[in-house]
Amino acid sequence: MDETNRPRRVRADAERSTARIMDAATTVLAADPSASLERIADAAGLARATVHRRFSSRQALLDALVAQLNERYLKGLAEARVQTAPPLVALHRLTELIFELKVGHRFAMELAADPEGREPLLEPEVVDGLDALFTRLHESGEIAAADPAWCRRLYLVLLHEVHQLPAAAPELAAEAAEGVAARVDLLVRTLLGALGGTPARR
Amino acid sequence: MDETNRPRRVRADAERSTARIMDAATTVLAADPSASLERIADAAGLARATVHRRFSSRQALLDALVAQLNERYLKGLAEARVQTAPPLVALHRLTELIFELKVGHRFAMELAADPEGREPLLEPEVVDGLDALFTRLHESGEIAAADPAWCRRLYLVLLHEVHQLPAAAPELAAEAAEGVAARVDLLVRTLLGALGGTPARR
DNA sequence: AATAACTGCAACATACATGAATCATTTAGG
DNA sequence: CCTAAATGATTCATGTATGTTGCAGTTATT
Repeated sequence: MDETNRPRRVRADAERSTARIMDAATTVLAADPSASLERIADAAGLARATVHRRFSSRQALLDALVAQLNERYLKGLAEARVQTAPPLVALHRLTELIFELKVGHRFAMELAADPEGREPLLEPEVVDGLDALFTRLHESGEIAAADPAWCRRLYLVLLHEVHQLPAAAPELAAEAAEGVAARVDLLVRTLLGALGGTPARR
Repeated sequence: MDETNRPRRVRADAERSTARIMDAATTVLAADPSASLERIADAAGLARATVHRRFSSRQALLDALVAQLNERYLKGLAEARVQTAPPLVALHRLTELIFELKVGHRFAMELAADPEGREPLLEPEVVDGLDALFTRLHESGEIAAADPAWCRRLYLVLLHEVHQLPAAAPELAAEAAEGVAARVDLLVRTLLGALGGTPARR
């Protein structure tokens, strides 16, 4: 936030490497949560040593990924106007933003935390934002479920499932929209149905 | 199947150990899919060497767990009369049976397969049984979703989520039933809603 | 009671992931 | 163009998981 005008400090090169490593890690760890740093380095097209230079330890890399995830969720929550927009609209927008960011949910949700450390690893602010959204959905009668925690879990799970759905899946083809929009529609419809919302439908 | 009358062959002792190892593995691996064999052995109250005597390799243990999982699903499908009973009744029964068996879904669903080997690791017979159930649910108008694969994924995910739900969760307390029955009711209601079923219920 | 199987304990070998360090080479930026 | 930073390649150290083996003691089965 304050090193923008210190030319001889962090080379643009390095930042690109960092980004490439994190991207590769997101992809590789999503497929295999116990993948070695070497495989991540390969996927990033870099040497393993470089990974260690950018991230002092494996845990540091995981922490960075979690931080990035939280950042993106937080940004999505803000842009979707979760607190002020009509809750259904906010849900749509939030979902769309998250999909477009290609967030690698799964790995982070389960792995980065210590084996013992229960509870996700979403920052309290993110959790609060999501809870606010579901509380508003409940109060406006869009869903019957009153427990924000249950809604949250279901939402995150559905994000993962719909994200993983192959583009050719029948369920997506049945949607009126296409591409990301089809996934968003499917997710919202499924979520509302699961939480006891109105059948709605076309 | 043919060694029942060969007294000096497999001691009853050993079979108990095998069962204890598999039980412990199910528990431990559910909490941490990359847990070492030593931790599993400890949880089973046995020495690590014993684990190696019963299972020639870690992979062999995982395979055995997967086989056991498939066995139990298959048994559940048969007992629930998935092919003949009214589909809603079959769904209830199947869900109840699976919950009571305390199946450790998650570990198996994701871990035991090779990092590359996509697709779950349910036997085709199990998949067929589940698909038949969902097809019948669709044909009888209970659900709107027509894609059995999508139904299956949602069902398995919900099994996991509802299974993990703490007993004190508000969502469970809101159910009319109690204990396992409450979980079954919640799961069925949520699943039907998610798949576009009738709102039913109050 | 005798035999064979099972177990715990310990030592050992192997493989792999992690992390630090060095050095030569390339590359970004003033 | 010149300097400092970044990278790749290599080596080394360490820790841990895996798998094997031998032996002594225990337990099941006949």
